[in-house]
Amino acid sequence: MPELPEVETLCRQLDGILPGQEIRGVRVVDARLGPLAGLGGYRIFKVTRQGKGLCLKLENGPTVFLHLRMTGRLLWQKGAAPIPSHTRLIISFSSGKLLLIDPRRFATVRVGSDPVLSAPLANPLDGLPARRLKEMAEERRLPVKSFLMDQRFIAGIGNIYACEILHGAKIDPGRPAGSLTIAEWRRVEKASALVLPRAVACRGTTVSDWRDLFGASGSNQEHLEVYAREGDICRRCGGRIERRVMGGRGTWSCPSCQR
DNA sequence: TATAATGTTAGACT
DNA sequence: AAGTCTAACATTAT
Repeated sequence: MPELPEVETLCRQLDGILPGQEIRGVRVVDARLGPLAGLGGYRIFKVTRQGKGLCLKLENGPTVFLHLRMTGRLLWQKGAAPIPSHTRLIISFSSGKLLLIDPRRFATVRVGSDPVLSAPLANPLDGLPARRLKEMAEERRLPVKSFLMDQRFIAGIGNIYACEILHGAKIDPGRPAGSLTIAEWRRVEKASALVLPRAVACRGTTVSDWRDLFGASGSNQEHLEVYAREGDICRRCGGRIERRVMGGRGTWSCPSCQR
C-alpha cells in the first residue's frame, strides 16, 4: 500500500501529534510482530521517514522502526472507538491510541538503534539528479522501472510512482536502465520532481484502501496518468494504455508516447 | 473459482 | 562472482 508519499503523509501527521507524548501501553495483537516489551514510559522525541519506513524516535531511548509493506495502515483513535478488524498492534498515549491495521500481515516492527539507510538516493523528495541516476544505472540491463523501485539505489519509490514517473518522462518501463541517455535521465529527474511532491501534497493515492492517519482518503488518484488504467486512453497522446508484468508486478504504460 | 493487490527478500538461475 | 528473476510471505476483493 504505502510508498514514499503515503509514508511521508503519515510521518508529518504523526510528528504533529506524538512528540512529547508518553507511551502508556503497547498491545501486540498479532504475535508475529514480536514481543515489543519495555516501551512503556518513554516519550516520543520525533518521527522521521526512511524510504518507506517510519522511525518513532524515543527520548533517551531506542527507535521504533515500522514498515507497512503492502497493506499496513496507521490510524489515530481518540476515546473509546471500536477497534477495527485486522488491528495488529496498539500503542496507547494519554490523548489517544495509535493502531497498526494490516490485513495481509506483512508489516514489520523492530525496536533498536536507528536503521542505517545505505541507498545513495536516500530521499527522492530532495531530487533525483540525472547525473547520479545515470552513473548508478551504467551497464545495468534490468528494466528501468525495476531500477527505480530498487530500494538499494533509491529509497521510497514503489509501483505506482515508478509507473507514473516513467510516463511523465516518456520512457518505456522495459528499457534497460543502462540504455537511457543523460537527456532521458533529465526527463526522469523532472518527472519525479513533479509527481512525488504533488502526491505528498495530495496526501497520497487512494486506489483501494489507503487512508491517512486520521482515516481520510488521499486525492492523488485524480492525477494518475497510467497506473491501473489498462485499456484507457492516454491523456497526453490519445494512445491506449497497456498492462504488462515486469519483475512480477503489474506495469502500466502508454506504448505510443513512452519510448 | 481464479486472479491480482501500493513490498521485500531468500534462493534459483544465468 | 555478480546480476537478474521467481516464489513466498497471508489475506482480501473483484
